[in-house]
Amino acid sequence: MNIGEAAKQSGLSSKTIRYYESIDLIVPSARRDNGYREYSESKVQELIFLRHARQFGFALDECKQLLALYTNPGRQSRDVHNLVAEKLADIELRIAELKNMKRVLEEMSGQCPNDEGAACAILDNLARPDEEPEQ
Amino acid sequence: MNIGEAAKQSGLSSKTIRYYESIDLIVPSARRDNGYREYSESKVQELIFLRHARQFGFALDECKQLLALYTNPGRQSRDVHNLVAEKLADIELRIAELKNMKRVLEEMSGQCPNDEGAACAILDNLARPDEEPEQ
DNA sequence: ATTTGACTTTACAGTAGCTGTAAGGTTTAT
DNA sequence: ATAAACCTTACAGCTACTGTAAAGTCAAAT
Repeated sequence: MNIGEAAKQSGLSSKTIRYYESIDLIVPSARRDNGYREYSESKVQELIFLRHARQFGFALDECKQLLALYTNPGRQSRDVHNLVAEKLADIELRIAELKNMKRVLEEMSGQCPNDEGAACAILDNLARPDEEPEQ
Repeated sequence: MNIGEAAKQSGLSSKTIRYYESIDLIVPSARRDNGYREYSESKVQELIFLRHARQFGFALDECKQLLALYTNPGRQSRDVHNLVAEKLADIELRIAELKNMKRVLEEMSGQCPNDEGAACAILDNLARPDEEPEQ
């Protein structure tokens, strides 16, 4: 199938598929005489694989590693598990950071009059230097 | 003070400060005869303001809006409050997305043998097409 | 046979928010 | 005098794409 159909079936855009090829992530099964890219069913599966991995927050070089494991029958599931464990740690860290941002923003937000006046605790807080931890 | 000292006091790098200037976010108080940038205390406060706004997840154009409010005595605290409310909504959405990613990844992770064998539920799941919602 | 439209190709630029590097000028300390 | 530590500009590179342009190809309608 052509790239358009592969895009449709994989959920990636044609542009993204070409981009992935340009960074040596995935090549088409073949090229036709007219230069068109040709994708097999199994290549489409790999494209789907990549889309899913991206959706789970894996960076492209991590996706490359995962895909290499996927296509390698001699892989060890341990290696996959490890990559996922690292990603889970990432995600947990990001959640914690976001929760902290949320907490502080909400606190500041509650102190803001939220009216037509100029006084605003949010702006005051943003301009305030960090207090140094005294030692 | 020179850019190096302003960087030190604000917690931003000199490079970042120059970058912010290049995108018309904040200009130095003056230029010396030798071409060196000169920063006043109040400019440093604005730099700190920007660093904090960035830390709370505001994009640079949002930082620009916030800084404009900060430096405008005729502002209304309502406008600041609104910007923060939008950002809080953003943050909550991102937390929800991350939590969902975490939940599914953990589920897949639990199904992976995590051993020297090739069978791996994680890879199987990543390669599986999305099930279409039947109608 | 031709023309239209929907594909496909490549190449280059732009996005966000910086960071790195190069090549040079200035100031300060020894 | 010279070396180290500043400062300047300009350009490239990073991630993960998306947009645009110019051109070639293919299938269907006229």
